[in-house]
Amino acid sequence: MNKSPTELTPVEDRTLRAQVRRQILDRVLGGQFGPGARLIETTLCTQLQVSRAPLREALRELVDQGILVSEPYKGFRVRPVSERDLTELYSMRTALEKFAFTLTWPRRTPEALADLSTRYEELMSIRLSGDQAKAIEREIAFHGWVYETSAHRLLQEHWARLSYLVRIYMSLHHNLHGAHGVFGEMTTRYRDLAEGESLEAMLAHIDEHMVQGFDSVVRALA
Amino acid sequence: MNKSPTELTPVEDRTLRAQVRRQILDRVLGGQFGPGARLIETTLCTQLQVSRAPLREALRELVDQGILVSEPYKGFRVRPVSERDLTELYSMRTALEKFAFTLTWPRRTPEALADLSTRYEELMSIRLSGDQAKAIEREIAFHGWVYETSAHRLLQEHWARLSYLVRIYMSLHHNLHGAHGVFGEMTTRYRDLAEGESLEAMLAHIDEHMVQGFDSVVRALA
DNA sequence: CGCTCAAAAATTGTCGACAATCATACTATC
DNA sequence: GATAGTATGATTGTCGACAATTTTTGAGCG
Repeated sequence: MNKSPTELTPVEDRTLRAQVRRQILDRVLGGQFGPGARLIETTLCTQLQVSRAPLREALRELVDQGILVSEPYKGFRVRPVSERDLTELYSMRTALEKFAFTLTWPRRTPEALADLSTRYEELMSIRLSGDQAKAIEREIAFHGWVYETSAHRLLQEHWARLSYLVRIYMSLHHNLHGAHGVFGEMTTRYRDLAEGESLEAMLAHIDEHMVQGFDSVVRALA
Repeated sequence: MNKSPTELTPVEDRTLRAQVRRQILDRVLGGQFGPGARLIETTLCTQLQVSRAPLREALRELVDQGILVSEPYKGFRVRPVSERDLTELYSMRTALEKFAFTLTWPRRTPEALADLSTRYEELMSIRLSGDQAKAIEREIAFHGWVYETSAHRLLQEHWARLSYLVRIYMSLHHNLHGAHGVFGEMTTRYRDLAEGESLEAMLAHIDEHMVQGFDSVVRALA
């Protein structure tokens, strides 16, 4: 899946709207804009040096992605988070990821498995380095493997939405404590099972994996 | 769940944006704007008598809901549909609805089951009347019961997105043929199982139910 | 006829200003 | 002192015009 360095990649963020969206998204995922924080349009406009039209459209796109919420004449806020939200997020992830694995199971070509190993190695190496922002990205990329391999576009769309919420919780977790939600042994076992022969064992592990990740985050937020 | 007639309900569509969104949505779900159809902003503006700012924001909200797609400098289109999309939609529905039922199973109070019966009756009565637009709404409302009863807000959000696509396919199906995708006996069995004691039988039936609905729509579109 | 290129038209992206609404502080009245 | 009402400021909603990009048109040439 990774492109080689020399390969040309399409220019991204061609519109101001896209650039604005990226910057706001980075701030939210980075924790500068915490859950519930209100976003004042005029303030953002002066900071970003754009007019309100592209800004507002960018904010609406982020609402679509579940990052922000908006109310007429009240403005935009970063999506508030609660323990209930977290519970729902993890149970939803569990359901979707089990579905994804049943689809992916017969599609695990040698190339696909090599791709998974690459993501695993990249995740493990960055965890040692301490760059938390990158670590979160790779955590998402690691778990994204099964969705991409499933070749189910609609499922990928729904995972994309969930993954943003996961990012928010992870960065929140990190800003409160230094460490990570899921431990190395769990991740290793996840990969080993994904390469193995028993789909049932994999599905059972996902339940475990999620519960552990959930507990870890809840404990950190409490 | 239904409000009594005298009960006050919040004023809706306070902004032009909301009104525009509703009108476009109705046109898409009604089939006037078919899948893949391009939406020209200036044309819509003159028809709706609004400026482009609220129109564009409304369109972006519809993109968020999965009704439209957009590309920079290329504009908005109604989400194209293919047989693959339909396959994905039904498999996704199956996965989510099974998840929803496992959550709902211990929450089936007498009130909840009465609510389901009401929706069932309303669906059956409207099917005879021939009002197809309402029939689709009630079909969605009938299937929405399990999501609402699950008390899982995130799951409800994802169902909401899926339900719009289901509506599109149903109206497409109706515009090509007169009849409906799912037959009465299937719906009756669905309700009976939902009131019964075996969760496993319910889950198995969902697979069947979806496959039949899928086949029916595919055959109609082919 | 088919292709390349350039000009024109159509369409989307962005801007700055004004109108409508909400939030706050203050006054008046009981 | 508490409460209703009012004025003020802050913020979001909407508009019309202009800039940037894409699509269409058509002339020129092999």
